[in-house]
Amino acid sequence: MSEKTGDELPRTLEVLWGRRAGRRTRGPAQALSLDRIVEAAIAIADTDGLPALSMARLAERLGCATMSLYRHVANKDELQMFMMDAAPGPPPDIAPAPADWRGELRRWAVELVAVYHRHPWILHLSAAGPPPMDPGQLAWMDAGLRALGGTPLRPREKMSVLLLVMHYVRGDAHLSSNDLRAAPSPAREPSPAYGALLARLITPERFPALAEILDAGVFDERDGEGPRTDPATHFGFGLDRILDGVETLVRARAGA
Amino acid sequence: MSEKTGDELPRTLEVLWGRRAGRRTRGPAQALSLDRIVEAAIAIADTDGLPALSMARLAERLGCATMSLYRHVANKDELQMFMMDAAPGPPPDIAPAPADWRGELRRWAVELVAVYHRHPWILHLSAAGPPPMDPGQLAWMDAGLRALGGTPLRPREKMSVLLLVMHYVRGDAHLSSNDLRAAPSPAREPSPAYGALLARLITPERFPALAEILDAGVFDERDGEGPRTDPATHFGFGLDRILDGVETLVRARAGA
DNA sequence: CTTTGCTGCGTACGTTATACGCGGAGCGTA
DNA sequence: TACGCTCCGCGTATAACGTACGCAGCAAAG
Repeated sequence: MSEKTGDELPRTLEVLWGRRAGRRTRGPAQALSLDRIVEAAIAIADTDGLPALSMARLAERLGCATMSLYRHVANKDELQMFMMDAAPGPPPDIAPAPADWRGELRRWAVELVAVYHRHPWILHLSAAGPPPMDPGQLAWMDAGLRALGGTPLRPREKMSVLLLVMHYVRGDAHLSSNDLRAAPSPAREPSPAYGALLARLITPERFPALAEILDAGVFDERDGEGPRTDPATHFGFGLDRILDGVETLVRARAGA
Repeated sequence: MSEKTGDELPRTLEVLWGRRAGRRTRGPAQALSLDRIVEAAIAIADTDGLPALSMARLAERLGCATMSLYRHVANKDELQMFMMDAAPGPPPDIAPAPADWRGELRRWAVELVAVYHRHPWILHLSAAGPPPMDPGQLAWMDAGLRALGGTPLRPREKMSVLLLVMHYVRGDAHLSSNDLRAAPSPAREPSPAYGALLARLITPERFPALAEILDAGVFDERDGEGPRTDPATHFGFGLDRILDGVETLVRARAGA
């Protein structure tokens, strides 16, 4: 409709990247705006969980009719892409090629896990959709890559390292968001503390290694209360292992 | 109803762990069985994707009425837990304390990624539910922990290392399952190869680090065709970084 | 034989996303 | 000033979904 240049972007991306802004002059002033819709949707997902986010509930919260939303959003999938773009906020400021790449990458990871902690639903959404193509998430990737800017790694390796850290952050955030609270789960049991349940199911004959872990009380610990920067937490420990492995390669490259 | 010992397990877990087997004597021989249901559900999710798995479709495939399923399965969530228990199959055989912990852990990771490749829907399901409590998934965790059995790591550290590897495997499997095929996505565009799309959106001024990666052609590569054991793939590279980091700690512990 | 408990299943309901089309509001132009 | 075009908000309707409820029949227990 708009342009027939042959290589038109999907509508969603055009909106996401700002080409599509103001050109509504004809009709009545719009009472709804895309920003208000996305903001409200994020608020619902934050407080009541992702399953509670329906178009009807969203409209109710905004004081409009359900179908009014579809004037600003093509469908629910598109709305969710907008949510994922807006929710993370700006990434930490990282210099293009910092001397302390390890410290900067660590800082980036810690702030990213905080994002997932604030908006756990991002994990569920990005688990279902295509790889990120919105400026919000790409800005985070760019910041993470900047931390590696000064290292002698090849571009492909930088990307692999960043994905490695991202995967770990996401995995840990997912686990801890399910551990600490039984929030977004409808009609879940009072949850007798994972470890206690496992203790009643696992027999040393069948799962010897797990039984050993359980006996050591690993699952009883209430991890995640202290700051996640702490290397003593599960998260900090794993992150340091990753950084150690990357540092090994960086040093080998720098020495050669 | 059955037992009032005070500490009764959730029904789902009782079925999952085998306590609940045969005690149907009264009625007619059951034409449906839990195993058949779960098997058919897995088949649907494998071929047509998770969104295509509805109770109605499942019943149609089994040649029974929709509501008949509920005689064997409490609800859809429970069915999905059964699916996640059955789909992975048995983990690789790993000795209790292998000398080559690194090789064994690597083998475990490679086989696990193959599981996720075969059943991509496991990623979506486990992203929504509680931490795994079924014997199927716990057997995998036990096998992974066995690989670390001979190392001087503390129990808590073993668990952290295993989670680290699991998170990475899941993350990579998720990415590659979305990359290679546009399968479970309804009405997705022909997908002009992620990298090509990014190239039209990313400007070096706004995303300098990403632009550099893109210029290097990192996203153009058709990764994932070769065997995932290959250290040259994204997956193999990241996995080796992890193992390097763990090895650093193992050596430090052994030397001290 | 009667009773009891389990099977499969038909019906019905509430919730979901969303296709379609109407009425009205305001700006551009005549 | 008046017309018309365009865009907004919304009411209605539909198809698919998960599943609560209760009935009919069959087989073993009494």
